[in-house]
Amino acid sequence: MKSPKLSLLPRAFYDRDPRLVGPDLLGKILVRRQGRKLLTGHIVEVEAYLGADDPAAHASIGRTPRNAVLFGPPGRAYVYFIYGNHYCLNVSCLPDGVPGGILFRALEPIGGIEEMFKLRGIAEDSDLRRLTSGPGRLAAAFGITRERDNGKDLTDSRSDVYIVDDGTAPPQVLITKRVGIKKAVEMPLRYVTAGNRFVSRMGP
DNA sequence: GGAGCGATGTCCT
DNA sequence: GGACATCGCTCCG
Repeated sequence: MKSPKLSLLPRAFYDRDPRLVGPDLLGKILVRRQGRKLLTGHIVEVEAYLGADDPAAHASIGRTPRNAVLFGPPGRAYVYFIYGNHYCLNVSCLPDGVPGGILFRALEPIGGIEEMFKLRGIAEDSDLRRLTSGPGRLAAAFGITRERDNGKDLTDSRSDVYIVDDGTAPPQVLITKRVGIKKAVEMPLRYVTAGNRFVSRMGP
């Protein structure tokens, strides 16, 4: 087997409408440097969040201290704490001053799986699908917190969190309604790798 | 295997 | 004071 050629996704990749960035992120690899370990996973499910026209988006209320990263330059990590329990990872899109982002909802684990189980605090013989399927779960498995990671540049491999392309063919993309929200529930802004077993839940 | 629900911090009104 | 881009547990079928 040939070793795949990895390339860092450049800032221009994220300097676009989230509705274009979202589907293009499927199949790319989220990388986390955790001590000497490298944690990696294929992105298999994301959701787009827009600006003023998207009532479900954090950015819809305008710029606040919490959501400032969404209004900043593209390619930065926006991490927020939700329901008193969980962190969620997003990446900012569109140019500086224009809000928008992508929420990472599920990964297919590739490397560093033992370490992910440790960070999640679950037994290593648990179902692999429980490891990184869901935004709170994948953030925990990758050790992502607001304090540590909010605002980090995901286009810089000197960061300890970044995203690469391994050159494999883009997957077939399924578009559905977003899940877990109460506003703008009809907007088709969820992008899923068709047929992948690691998505947080099937169909719309 | 799915509906119901409590836990629990942070931010905005 | 209430909303919240969640998770895991219980209970029921």
